[in-house]
Amino acid sequence: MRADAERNREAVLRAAGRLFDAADDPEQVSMDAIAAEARVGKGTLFRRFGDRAGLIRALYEERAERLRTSLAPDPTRSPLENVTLLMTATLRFKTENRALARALENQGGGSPYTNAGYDHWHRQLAELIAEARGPEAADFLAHALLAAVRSDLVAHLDDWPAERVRAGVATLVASVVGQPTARPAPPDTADHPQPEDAGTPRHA
Amino acid sequence: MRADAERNREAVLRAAGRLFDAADDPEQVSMDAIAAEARVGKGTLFRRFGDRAGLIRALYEERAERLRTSLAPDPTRSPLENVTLLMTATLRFKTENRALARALENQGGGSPYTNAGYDHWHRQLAELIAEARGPEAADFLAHALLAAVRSDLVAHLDDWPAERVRAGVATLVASVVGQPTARPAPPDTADHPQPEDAGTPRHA
DNA sequence: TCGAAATCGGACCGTTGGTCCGCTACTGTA
DNA sequence: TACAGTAGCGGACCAACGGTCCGATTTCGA
Repeated sequence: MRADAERNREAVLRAAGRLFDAADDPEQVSMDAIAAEARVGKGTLFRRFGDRAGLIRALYEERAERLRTSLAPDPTRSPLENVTLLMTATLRFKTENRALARALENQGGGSPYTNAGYDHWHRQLAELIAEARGPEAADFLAHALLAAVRSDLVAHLDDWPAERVRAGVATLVASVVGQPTARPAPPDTADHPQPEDAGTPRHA
Repeated sequence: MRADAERNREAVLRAAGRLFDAADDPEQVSMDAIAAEARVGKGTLFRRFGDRAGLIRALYEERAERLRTSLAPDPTRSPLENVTLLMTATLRFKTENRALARALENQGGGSPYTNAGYDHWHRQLAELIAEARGPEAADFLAHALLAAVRSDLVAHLDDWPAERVRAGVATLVASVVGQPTARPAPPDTADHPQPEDAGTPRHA
């Protein structure tokens, strides 16, 4: 990659980041505006990132990388704790990157579900859920958890105190993943044996 | 309202309905196309419905009305049953009106949450949830349940057998709203006495 | 230093949602 | 039934957007 190419790529990403962060509605941020902010021709944007969705994805991935690496499930913690950690971090990320996340989820080429990142989180959650309450509906429940922190919902709850949203997520997680104790849960899982009617396998 | 106006209004709604039903991606359905299909000038569309979002909303409301009236909570059933019924019906509705629902949720003027219909379902769910497990996080949990049947998620799970999705929703509902019995729950309500202690409501 | 190749940039294009206004045809009245 | 007043029509028109293209420019190995 030629030097000017790399330089421009960086300039574009930073410019886009600035504009999305400043915008309320991601649709306000046009490709022309990004090009102008980056002091670069529009052709450069499209050559590098393919299309609008590609640029958004690239920027999002860049920011989400830190998250992903810091959130590998910790085997010394219970599934409930791991899921809570993961969901809380995601919630925070979505809050801090509102416009960008909305751009990714609502336009990034149709659905949020075609993005590379989604599969990663979904798989991780599904595994933890399966570990906690059996594989029964783990796949769907993982989707449901992720849906509960979709960026436009988070945006919609903007006027709630942050703590209230966080508590809501925690309650949801507790309900779905393990036996409730609405708060962060003591490390021992043996606490509330799960109802055992047939058909619902459980962890050892 | 003049006769021709009413006639055209109807023609537009029917045309739009046909086109959305036939489309995979709602963005494929342009206002020009709707006008042409309805054999009406584009001006007529915008005069009657304001903008694209308005037309979509009008069409959606029309179709959702049947749902709404048929889904008043039945006081002889438990909250769990009522919520399950409501969610299952919503799921089915979203499946049958995929493109239209996606149009409403992803573009209808930003977020799904600004639409009149949303509040209705949310309030109803929140009430039932509060009844079943206390008011604690009922509001958020209602949002979460609705998020789990968002049209693009439903579309994403298109290749799952319908029954698997339905079962997933049922499991989610059971986890969130009451004490699990992963399946449709027996008709007697004595089963789930309501939490009466203030503060940290839990099932008995 | 030089030349080929990679990269750039902005004029350009097609499509879209939305507006405008001269014309049409309904409807209440006599 | 004829008429006038007006609500309503329709499609030419506009601005803005995502995306393309190609002549000009820059980079960099030799």
